[in-house]
Amino acid sequence: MPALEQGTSRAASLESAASLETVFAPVRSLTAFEETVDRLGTAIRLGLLPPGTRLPAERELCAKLGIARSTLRQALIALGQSGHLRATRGRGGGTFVAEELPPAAPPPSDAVEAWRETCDQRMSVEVGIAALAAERASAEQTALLREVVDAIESMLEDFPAYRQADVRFHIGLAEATGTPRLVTAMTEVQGAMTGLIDLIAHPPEVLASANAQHRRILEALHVHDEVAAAKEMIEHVKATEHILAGLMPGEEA
Amino acid sequence: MPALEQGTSRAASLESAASLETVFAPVRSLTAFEETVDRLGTAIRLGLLPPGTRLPAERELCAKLGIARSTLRQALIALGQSGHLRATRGRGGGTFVAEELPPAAPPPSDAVEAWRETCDQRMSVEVGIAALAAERASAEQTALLREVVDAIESMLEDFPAYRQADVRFHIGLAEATGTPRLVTAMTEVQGAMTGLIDLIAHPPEVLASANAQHRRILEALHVHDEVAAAKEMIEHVKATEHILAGLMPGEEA
DNA sequence: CACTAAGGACCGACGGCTGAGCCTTTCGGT
DNA sequence: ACCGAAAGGCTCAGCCGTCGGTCCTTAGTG
Repeated sequence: MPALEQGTSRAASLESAASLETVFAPVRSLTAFEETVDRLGTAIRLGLLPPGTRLPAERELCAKLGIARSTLRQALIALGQSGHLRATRGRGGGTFVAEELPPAAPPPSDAVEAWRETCDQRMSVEVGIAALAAERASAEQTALLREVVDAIESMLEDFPAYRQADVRFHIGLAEATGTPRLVTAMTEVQGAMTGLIDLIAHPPEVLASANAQHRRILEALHVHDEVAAAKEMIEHVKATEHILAGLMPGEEA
Repeated sequence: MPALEQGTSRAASLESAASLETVFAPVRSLTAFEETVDRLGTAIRLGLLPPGTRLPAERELCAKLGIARSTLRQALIALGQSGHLRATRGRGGGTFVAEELPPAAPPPSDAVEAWRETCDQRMSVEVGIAALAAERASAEQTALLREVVDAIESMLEDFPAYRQADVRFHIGLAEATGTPRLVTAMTEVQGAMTGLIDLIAHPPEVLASANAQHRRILEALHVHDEVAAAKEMIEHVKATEHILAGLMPGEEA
């Protein structure tokens, strides 16, 4: 019994059942509370909000986020209990990112199972962003990214520091496009990748090679060569994918 | 008075205020009802669900979508009132996509204002997908896409038909990656673009030129050349962007 | 004519989110 | 030493969307 019937056979050869599965896929939207925990937690874990950073006051932040203060507090309390935030009361107090972040929790097994999808999503986001960044990056932005790449050179032995600067580089590319939406997309994708990347070993040689790719991407930005930027980014993403492929469980069922 | 204070100045040169704005941007998640209307409405308008298509029975569909039947019905009723769906009762009845779709509603002015962001999002999604598709497309998938491109050749005078086949091509690329998430992303981005594309004129020469780009992308899939696919897709997206640029209001404030 | 598969309608319960008010702590200034 | 401002901490009533049942109506099929 077919789940769906075409009224006529028009354009039948152009239709595909695959895309219909996605049309009828579950719609599950996160609650405001969950989304807030997610956003702030990811920003902290990615180093976008470094330890010691003071968050805006609750009354101010809930306005920016467009949620009620009670809801925001639920999220802040959750992040406090998980060790990401500390709060101090009284005048001059506030909510601060913890100096000692909790160890990264291992990602849920279903997220690990879907690692290839996550890599695909990364490919889909990063390559286009690299092209746009190459088209638009200002001299200042390029210079800033060069500083990041240079700084990474001295972090090849310290993976957490490397990874944080790596995230800065990729988010910096998104910022160079001038489109906030893309910064958000990049942040999400980097957050999703972090859990996977943390699972595997990172010898300095691998990090050095990755940073060499960063440098080639940067070079493409410098001369505003979109195709070259895309090409190098494809290589960069595939490199990560290949490394993961060696250490992950078999393909998804 | 700074909204946010760094505890120390560590890594200050790597920090950027731009990305923080996105961290604290509003979190507004759609309700299940809204998201359902959106999903089904977009699928219908894009031609993914052609006129006359019978949707799965309500009791079945709400299970697939992971929502209650009452919620689904709200969405179906809304789409019925807007003329996208018709329902017939009794055994053998069901909910069908209307044979005569309502005229496309003009997009809200704020969506038009943000047209450049939408194009950027498209670039970000499409280029990576083109690269992945080039890596993975099977011979069957390539052949299917070729049929679409060939069929488009005879639609250069009929814009609605052209646009529908165009959407099939781009979604077909996403399907060729084998990652459902990317099909969803592509569907969303095509839905967002449709409103903009409808605003402007489309002489056959422009459509022919666009389809020539389709053909070059296809050629890259055929020989599994990811970089070429990305390159041609960049051109393709930029072409649309340039056409829009001529007819849109000035840059965003 | 009975059965069945479909849409159509209703309602009570629940949970998340809102908005507002009030308390407590701490610092700066007078 | 006091007061006021600025912050987090707490509570509660109410709204709205969602759930998940139950029952009705319609219309083909055997």
